[in-house]
Amino acid sequence: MSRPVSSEPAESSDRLAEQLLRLTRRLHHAQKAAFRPLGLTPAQSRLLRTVGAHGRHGEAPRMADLARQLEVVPRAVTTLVDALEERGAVRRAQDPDNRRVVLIELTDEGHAILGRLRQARQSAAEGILEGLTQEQRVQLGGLLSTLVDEPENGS
Amino acid sequence: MSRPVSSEPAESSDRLAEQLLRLTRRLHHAQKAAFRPLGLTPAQSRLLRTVGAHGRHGEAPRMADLARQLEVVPRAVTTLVDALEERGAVRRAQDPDNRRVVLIELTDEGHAILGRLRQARQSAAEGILEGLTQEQRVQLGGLLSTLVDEPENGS
DNA sequence: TATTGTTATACTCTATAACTATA
DNA sequence: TATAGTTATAGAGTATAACAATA
Repeated sequence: MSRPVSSEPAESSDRLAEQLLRLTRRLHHAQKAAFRPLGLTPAQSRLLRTVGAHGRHGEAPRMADLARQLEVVPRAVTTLVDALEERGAVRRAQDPDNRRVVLIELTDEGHAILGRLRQARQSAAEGILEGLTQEQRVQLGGLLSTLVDEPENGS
Repeated sequence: MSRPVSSEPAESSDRLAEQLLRLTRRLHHAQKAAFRPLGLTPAQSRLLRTVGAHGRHGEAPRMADLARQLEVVPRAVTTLVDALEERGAVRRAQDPDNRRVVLIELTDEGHAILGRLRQARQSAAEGILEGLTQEQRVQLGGLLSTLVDEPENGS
């Protein structure tokens, strides 16, 4: 019942899962080290980057927007924003149209951090991907995109 | 400095990192739900599976072996083995040749759990990979293998 | 002295549940 | 009632540091 040959789809999926886990654990290690000088944890950096992405489109995101985009519960965002606010990278602002809503705005400090953060993020990512050629990275990106990226329009 | 066009390698690596993180987070969710009926967490399941793999080669692994294979510090293995021992899946045994060494042996219960675990693992993995064709999975496995698998021999 | 695993401790990340304040 | 975010709490996962036992 435990055949040495294992070419069934299920078995290979399971192996893929282990490989994904390993790779992501290494990424986390690399990010932890790369972000420490900036005073940020990986999850905080991820949130800050998302806030920055919103900023480029002109609008400050709400807590709920961030939770949805990061695929975490709103409660998790509260903790991260608390930390980033204490770090001076973001500030909470009220939405004049709806007083329940909390908008997350990037501070000047946050903007400065984002610049340095980009390099740190990229060097951490490079660290774990250095075994792949450029072509292989594109291939990997395409496969992952199929799995995790949301379709463009939601009509 | 913030160009909309982003085809540099670094930028794409960073995107890959985010995609990996997302996928692994979803995997973790799926595994948590799939393993709960067995009374195991994802990390415990991963350890148990590694112990089982050793068993097929006839030898019980040491704590240090498991730490190395899982890419965690030995202290982390202690916690996981404690839980698996309480669950009745493994037992600690002494190495007669070296009294410092703790060998981890699979119990009968552990063996039974492993069988059910395999199905749970595979269905969790299937859940996050269902968007890929068989060919794409093989492709993905090859790319990940390049990144995380150790070379066969270490002469 | 070096190795093996542990006790002690702490932090990151994330979750569920109950609550407050709006709408 | 439904929504937005919070306080309160908990658990999983992993880490560092100091230590005991053994080699």
